[in-house]
Amino acid sequence: MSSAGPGRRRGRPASAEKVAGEPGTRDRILSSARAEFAESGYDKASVRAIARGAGVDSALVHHYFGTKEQVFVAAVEGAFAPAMDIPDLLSGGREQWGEQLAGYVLGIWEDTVTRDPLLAIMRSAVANETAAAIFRGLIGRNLLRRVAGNLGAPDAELRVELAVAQLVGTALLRYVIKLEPIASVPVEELAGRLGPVVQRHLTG
Amino acid sequence: MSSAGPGRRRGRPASAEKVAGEPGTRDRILSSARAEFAESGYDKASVRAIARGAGVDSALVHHYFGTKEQVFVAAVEGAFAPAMDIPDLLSGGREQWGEQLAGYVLGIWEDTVTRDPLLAIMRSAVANETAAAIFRGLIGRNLLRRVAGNLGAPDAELRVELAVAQLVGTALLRYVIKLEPIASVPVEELAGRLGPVVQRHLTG
DNA sequence: GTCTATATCGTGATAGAC
DNA sequence: GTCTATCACGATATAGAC
Repeated sequence: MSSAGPGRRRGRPASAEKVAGEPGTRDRILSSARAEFAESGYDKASVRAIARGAGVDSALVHHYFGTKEQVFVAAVEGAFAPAMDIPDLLSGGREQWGEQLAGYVLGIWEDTVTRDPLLAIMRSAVANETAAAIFRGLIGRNLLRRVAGNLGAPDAELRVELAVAQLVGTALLRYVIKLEPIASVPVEELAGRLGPVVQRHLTG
Repeated sequence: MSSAGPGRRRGRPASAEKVAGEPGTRDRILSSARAEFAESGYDKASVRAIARGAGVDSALVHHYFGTKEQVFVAAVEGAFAPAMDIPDLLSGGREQWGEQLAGYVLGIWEDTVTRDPLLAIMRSAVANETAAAIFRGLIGRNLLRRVAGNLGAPDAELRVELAVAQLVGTALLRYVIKLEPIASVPVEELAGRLGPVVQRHLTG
């Protein structure tokens, strides 16, 4: 998981100490990888296509990240650190948690920036155990621990997961399967209907 | 989609009119295909592995069904005709529809016979458009038309799909992602919690 | 840093022997 | 009916030139 770390590294950061020149190529690869994994899922997405999308050779992708799995981890899991690290989830009163949680999840799905990593996880986790583990880790760290901890009930974790099931299922039908009419209904309409249901799961 | 149909076919069914001897080989292939598609999803599952599971050669699989996609359709979509064709869905009163629908969906997921085709569809529909179309067709034909028709509300379809989202999301976390504790909780516990929520979606 | 070339493997599908 | 042999292709990954 650690990237480099050459042990001893002190003093003035020289202009080219080890690997200096990366004029955005690495980021372009990561961006292309996110798009590919989002569209095709882990197994179907190819390193060649990722490289093509970044305008480089496939060997260069391996040069930067190693295996395809490491590309996936770098591209997808890394993108969640900022997205999931929201400070004020469940800031309001207890009776607003449902509305807040539903609105937050729908929000990151509607945002075109955070949608790609979510699609990538979703499309990959169902057929690839590594991606499934990442998925479990994301929900565990970001929702179970944080939300269930505030509930203070013996069945808190199950409550949160049933709420997550509603939200993930909605995202699946709307953004992945594209089932009508749920795929086209305004997000405010969805939020209005899901808020109370999530609330019921959490505190009902 | 039609299988054979040699036009004129009358009189006594001769012992070997066209293709007579299929001593279960075809069924063994279908069974193996269901298992493979359930475990790996459409893209990851290979015709060779399906053939191996049936104890035959991969060429024979093509001989029977044609393309891999036709194997998938035959193995998965066909298995839903009996499973989905239940006669008494929504037989009780309006206030029991939630409980009935939740119990029915959880039931076919718990049944080890019907679970494999469901897993196959689930694992395949998220990354493969053909499988997604089958998934949409299944929900559309078996749930939207039948359940929404009984609701008699202008937003009936959206109501049903939100209920389906809850149930599909639960199945995803429990049977595919295997997220704890929802993966291990008794099914009766789940049914008790999901029934009222589904009811709320439908008639709330 | 970036790419060329290649090794190695697995895939879906088909032709044709038996 | 079932299998052998093979084609054509794309995959991941690596070695090494520049």
